[in-house]
Amino acid sequence: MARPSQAKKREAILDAATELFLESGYSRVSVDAIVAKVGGSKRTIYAYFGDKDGLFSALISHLCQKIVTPMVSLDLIGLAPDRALRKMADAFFDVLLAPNTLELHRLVVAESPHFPDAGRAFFSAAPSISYRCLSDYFAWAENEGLITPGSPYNRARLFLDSLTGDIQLRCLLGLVDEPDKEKLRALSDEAIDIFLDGIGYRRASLP
Amino acid sequence: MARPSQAKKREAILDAATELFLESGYSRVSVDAIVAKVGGSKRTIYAYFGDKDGLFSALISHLCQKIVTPMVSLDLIGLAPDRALRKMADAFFDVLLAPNTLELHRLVVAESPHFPDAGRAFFSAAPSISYRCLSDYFAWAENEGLITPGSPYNRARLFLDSLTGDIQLRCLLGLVDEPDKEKLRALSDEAIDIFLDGIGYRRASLP
DNA sequence: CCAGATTGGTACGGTACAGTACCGTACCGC
DNA sequence: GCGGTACGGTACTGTACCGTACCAATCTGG
Repeated sequence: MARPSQAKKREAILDAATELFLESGYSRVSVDAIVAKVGGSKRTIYAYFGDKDGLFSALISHLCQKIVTPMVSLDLIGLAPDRALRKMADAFFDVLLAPNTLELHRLVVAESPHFPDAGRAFFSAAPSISYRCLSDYFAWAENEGLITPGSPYNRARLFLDSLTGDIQLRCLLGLVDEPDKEKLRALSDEAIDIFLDGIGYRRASLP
Repeated sequence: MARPSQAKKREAILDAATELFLESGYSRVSVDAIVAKVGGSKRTIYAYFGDKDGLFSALISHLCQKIVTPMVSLDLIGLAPDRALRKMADAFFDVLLAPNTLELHRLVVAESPHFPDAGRAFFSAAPSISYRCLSDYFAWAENEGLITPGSPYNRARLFLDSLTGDIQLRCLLGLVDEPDKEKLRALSDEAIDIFLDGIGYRRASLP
């Protein structure tokens, strides 16, 4: 039934549309522009996705799955809290501030009133996975007696959110071209210090 | 030169356009729709604002000034750290999660690539003022010996960002209709507890 | 009360876009 | 090799929209 070219064509359409939508937003990209980029004809796009909305929805869920892949393989269990938070912060920044993530974020936030499913898909992908990963770690660490008792999920939220707000917003608004690696490091160092004190962990020696 | 009706007309146009843009976004609102809402003719709008872009830009800076007014009068100096953070958290949530703020946020984030000035105006208004307010307090508190030394601005960012991320994003994405006051209270309580430990303040007695 | 400017209402020009129709062509299973 | 299906290319329809033009009504300052 499925010709080998079908899946590839569908993918090619999604890729081209993704690039355009991420760059310019939903309303500013015409179906003609997508056709001009991917080649072929409008007929094909409408055959695969029904209409422009359908293409957009398919594209968003496709992207949401794709962007968080570096996050799902992260395993913190067994690490000391300072090491775990450091590793988490680094991985988190890598995903959070990647150009594709920022553009997807902007796109989903902008269109979520008209595409509620896109909002749901994005949230369960982007922040939710990170929260859960760190939350699992905190549950383990608390069980090991490394940190004081407290809601693991709330702590994960607090920690990751404290890394997110300012720098992410400035990137989203185009006020920062390329985030300075050193400043990110300084920011996460401070967040880790405060947070470790707050959850009752004293690091053994020098970091 | 200025007829008394001129300023009022301008304001009325801005108000009507604001409501429509906040609700549906820039591209989905036509100038005709604004005219239909405010009355009058397109001629008037183009006389005042030049074109649709000009109207949008004027509207954004107008809104940015308006939204943060509850924040500028906040004075924390003299309070104990736990009280100050509590007061700050309450005022911050009130502004951050107000429907108008969320819609403005969504709008500015969406359009910032095409309206860089809007991004700048929003950032200097919305988060920047709160950061500075809390930062000033931390500087004072450190000087009074109430908390351990540390960069006041970074601490302000960390604390406010830890309150922001998750709940704000869920509201932006339409996953939460009305934020639950009790849950907000619980969230800020936990953030305050952790943060007070992290900056070396032990509260005197019961909160 | 009056000249002059501003506004309201409507219509219009030009353009861009979503979605469809049509036709020729290349590729598929058989 | 052959019939059927999907694809590429282009043209087309209907619509929506930005910005302007025109004219009558209204208001302003003197």
